[in-house]
Amino acid sequence: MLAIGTLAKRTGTKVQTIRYYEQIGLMPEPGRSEGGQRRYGPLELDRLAFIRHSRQLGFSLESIRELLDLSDSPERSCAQVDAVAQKHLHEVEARIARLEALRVELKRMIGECRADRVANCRILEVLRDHEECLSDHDRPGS
Amino acid sequence: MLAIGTLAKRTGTKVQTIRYYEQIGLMPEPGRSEGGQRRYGPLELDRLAFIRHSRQLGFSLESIRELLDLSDSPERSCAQVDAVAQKHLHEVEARIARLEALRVELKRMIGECRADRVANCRILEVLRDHEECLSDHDRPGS
DNA sequence: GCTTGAACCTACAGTGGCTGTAGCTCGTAT
DNA sequence: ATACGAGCTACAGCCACTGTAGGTTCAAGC
Repeated sequence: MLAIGTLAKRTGTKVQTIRYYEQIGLMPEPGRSEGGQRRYGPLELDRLAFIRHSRQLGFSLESIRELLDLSDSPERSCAQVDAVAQKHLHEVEARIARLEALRVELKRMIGECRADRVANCRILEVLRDHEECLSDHDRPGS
Repeated sequence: MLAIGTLAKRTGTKVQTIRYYEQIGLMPEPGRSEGGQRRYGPLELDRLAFIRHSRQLGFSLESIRELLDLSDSPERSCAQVDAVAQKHLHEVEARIARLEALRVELKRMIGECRADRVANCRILEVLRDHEECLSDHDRPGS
């Protein structure tokens, strides 16, 4: 039986985070010592490891909840598991695309500035003036 | 003189967001109509446009505050402006790198799964078992 | 001038995923 | 017996908003 601090160290989690997971129902309420301290077994260790690993892969706690539920019914088709993972992959790809566009525009903006004083700084000019921006968020017809 | 809703439309901002910016001191307290409603002039319009445009480029409100302060002293060197923008660019690049690594691992995981039932699902196996993961398990997150 | 209803007002709660703090109690080594 | 690290609960704070409730003001149409 592990104390919460030991479980935390084993899984690379903070103690407060484990209690938070319990609070939102992602981790079960564990047994307690006589004095009221949480005590964990191997099942809880596995579950927390699953959660942390999924978090490292960027899954939301909501998705992780779903994956945990699915893994409790081994006879079901794994299409749903696949769907959750695919959806997440698409979201990651969308975020990459957005950040890439951002990166290009930032680089362009920074590269254009040859001024030495704020009064002529290209960076501030670009930020001030929407027309100088390549993105078309509020141009007519976009 | 513009009402808050008009300002919101002009800048692509939500009304609540404008009030939020005022609350945290990013936008000044504007004049009021006789009945107590906010009324904005062209200066405020420009300032909000600057803020929104900077947000679109991913700058934090803290950085935007700094940029706004800097742009108020036109005689100063624009090195600091440059530094703020460079720092942000590096952060964006770091996030892209992390997401790219994530994408690769997700793809690999999804691509490996040939099972049809949850019991044999590779995706869940990878999530369960740290050893199958290429990434270091306890580096700082996000 | 009066009525309507959209737009405005304040104040506060909620989002996600934790993190930190205050002020206690518990467990264990010496 | 005592010290002290580790645990406990309860709550506030982070970022950048977003949404809600319940009331007031403004402008257009009659």
